[in-house]
Formats: sequence, structure tokens, C-alpha cells
Amino acid sequence: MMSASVREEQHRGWSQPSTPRFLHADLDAFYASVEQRDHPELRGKPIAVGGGVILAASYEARAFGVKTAMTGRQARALCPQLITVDPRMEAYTEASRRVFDAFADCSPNVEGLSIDEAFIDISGLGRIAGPDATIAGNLRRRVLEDVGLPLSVGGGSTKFLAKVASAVAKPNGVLIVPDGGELDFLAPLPVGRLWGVGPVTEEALRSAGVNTVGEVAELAPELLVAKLGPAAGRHIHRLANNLDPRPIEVGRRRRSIGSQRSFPVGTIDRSGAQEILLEVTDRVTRRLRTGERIGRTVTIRLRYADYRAGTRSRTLIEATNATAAVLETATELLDEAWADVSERGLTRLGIAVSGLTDDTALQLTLPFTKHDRHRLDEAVDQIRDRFGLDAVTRAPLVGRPTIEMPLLPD
DNA sequence: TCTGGGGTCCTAGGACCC
DNA sequence: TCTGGGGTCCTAGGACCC
Repeated sequence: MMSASVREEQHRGWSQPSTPRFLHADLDAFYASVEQRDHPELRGKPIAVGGGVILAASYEARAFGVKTAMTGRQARALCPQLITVDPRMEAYTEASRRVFDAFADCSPNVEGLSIDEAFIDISGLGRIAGPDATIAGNLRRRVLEDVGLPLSVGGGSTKFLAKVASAVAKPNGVLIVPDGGELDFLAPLPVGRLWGVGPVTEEALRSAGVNTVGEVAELAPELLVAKLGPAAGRHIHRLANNLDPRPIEVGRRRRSIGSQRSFPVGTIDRSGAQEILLEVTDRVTRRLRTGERIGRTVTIRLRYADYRAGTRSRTLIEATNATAAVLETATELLDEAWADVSERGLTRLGIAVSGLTDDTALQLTLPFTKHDRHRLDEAVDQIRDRFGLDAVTRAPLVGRPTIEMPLLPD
């Protein structure tokens, strides 16, 4: 049985003026498909992109059990005739750009999820473009003809449903879940299909005797909250009932930029670690500058010999994308962590910069006490007198106050 | 399954503020 | 000077996704 609150929310959903309609478009075995497109001799054969680790496997390779994230050795053990190809990121970026052009021509409301998948809001397009299945079919045809790549498309009344449908439709298929058929479609699927249920959560549910999406849907939300925590528990209960009010978010910005490198355990001393830190910091700050972004929180990411993860982070007073500033903070963090690292052994080191803002504003966070407050007010007034009322914005006086001042053109 | 590299979001305790 | 409620930010860890 559905809980009363669920029924009520669903009723509210139905009373909306028009039902939202979403597509989820997902390129099949993306990198591998680009290679097969550009190298006809690879078509119909088991191929994988990547050497040490498999980044993508063609469906012919998947038939042997080859999967993303496997080592090359594991993959060749499963499929001795596997052909591996070095990745060509520029080719994939270019193909992605053209596929997203096709998405944009389908609807103005496109939310990219990664290099090879996106949500497309097609609500209200029916009158112009026809039924959902027609829109999806046209999109698939266009991507195949223009870019030469197979695209799978799922459709339904929520983003979540569209995403599940495209996964079920793969490879090279289309599946539109009809209005009213949502819960029947979802119920028999394994819980792992729920967005946000990975191995850990799946095992927790399985041990409680819950194996299908339908069983999650009928569980009391309180039970799921007790088992998985408030956010995850409520989230998966709502998804299982196809309650997903999230709209398409056009133009989402990245919230962090990072880079990392792995190496065999025991091969890196402190100076070797410093070289890697410089390399990854340089890569990250370069990307920040290219994107005209600055970040305020520097995190070093560690992976120990036992493959457990660790982080150390520090938030700067002023956001930056300067290599020297980020490296200085990262070096301090690594120094502080080094005793721990020496003891546990290291196999990966990386850095991430988060708290990103556009590089068009000067943002300062000033720690101060209430006794300084009138001086801050005076400073803000002076800047506004000189540069205009919009020159300074001040965050609410809670937590750590910030003032933000746009850089002036001259 | 002995495991790469790029990300997102959530949790929880402590510090700090009103 | 003490106490409580409500709230944000920082930090570290973890699950999950492609």
C-alpha cells in the first residue's frame, strides 16, 4: 500500500495544468562507439578504450563480461581477442559537442549530466513535435545521421523515470513510460536501479529483505530513514513512488575542479609527493583560469595503501586560481598529513578546489567581531559612494560575513 | 572486483554568531 | 554573567555516479 502522504503528493502532481515530460538521452558505450565510427575495421568487434584501466567497452566486449573500470589484465582474461585503443579525448569532446547541438535543437531546456548524457524537457512540445516516442525517434535518427553514434532514449513524467527508462532501453533503443504506467514499470526492477542506491545501500536493503523497487515503494518511509539516514531514506522512497519534482536545470556550473594521480604503494617519498602535488595543482589552476573561475577551499585527496580514502582541506580568506597560492596551502596540508601518510602508505594523491565563483568578483571573507561591525559598515558605505550602490554586496551577518565587490571594467 | 580519474551530494561535530 | 534556540560555516569522511 502507498502511504497517505504519498497518495496526497501524487494527487497534487496530477492536478498540475500539464504533465511534465522528460527525455533522458544517453550515448551507448560512448568512447568505444566513437572509435568504431572512426575505424570501420573495429566495427562488430570486442574493443575497449584505455590501456591499464578500461574506460569504455563496446557491446561486443561487454558480451564477454568486460566492463568499465576493470584493469586491462582482467579484461583480457575474460576476452583474449579484445582490441584495446588509446583514448582520444579531443575526438570525444567534439562528438559530444555535436550531440548536444542536436539536443539543443530538440528543446531549449537541456541539462547536461556528463559528456555523454543529458535530460531534455519536452513538456508541451507534443502539439508541435508529436508524441514523445516520435520526438525520441527523431532525436535518435538525427544523432545517428549527423554524428554517427547510437543513442538510447528514455522518457517519462519525471527525470528519474526517464533515466531508468533509458537504462532499460539500452543498447540503441527507446522506451517511453506511458502516463499512469509508472509504478507498474518501476515495481519489478531491482533496487539498484534507484538513483543513489549503490553497492552499500543495496546490501543494506537486501539484508532487510527488500529487493525490488516495488518493495521499497510500499515500505514505511520511517523505516528507510532509520536504516539509511534522513536524506537518503526519504529520497529513495520518493523515487520508488516516482515522486521526483526536480526540474531541468539549464546551465549548471561545476562546483569543484580536481585532479589526481595514482602510483604503486611505497614508491613515493615526500619530495616525490611534492612533485605530484605541483603537477596536479598546475593542472587544476590552469583549468580554473581557462574557465575564469576562482575557488576558496583547497582539499588534498589521499588514498592509503589499504585503499581507504582521506582528505585534508582548508578554506582560504580570498578565492584564487593562482598556482602558487593553491600549492602553498596544499603543501601545508600535506605536511600536516605526512606522519599519517608515512604510517599508512600512499597510493594516490590529488587536489580539488571547491567553493567556486566567477573570476569577475573580488570576494573577501573577513573574520571580525561585533565591535568591528561599524567599521565594516563605514567601509561598505564608502565603496558604495564611490562606485555605486551595486558595487558591494554583503552576505547576511551570520556565520562568517563576506563582502563581494565586482571588478570594475577599468 | 585488488581498483582510474572526473565529479556530486550528504552527514556530523565543533566553532561561532544573533 | 549565564542559558537556550536557531542558524551558518568549516572540516573530514563516505556513498554514489559516469
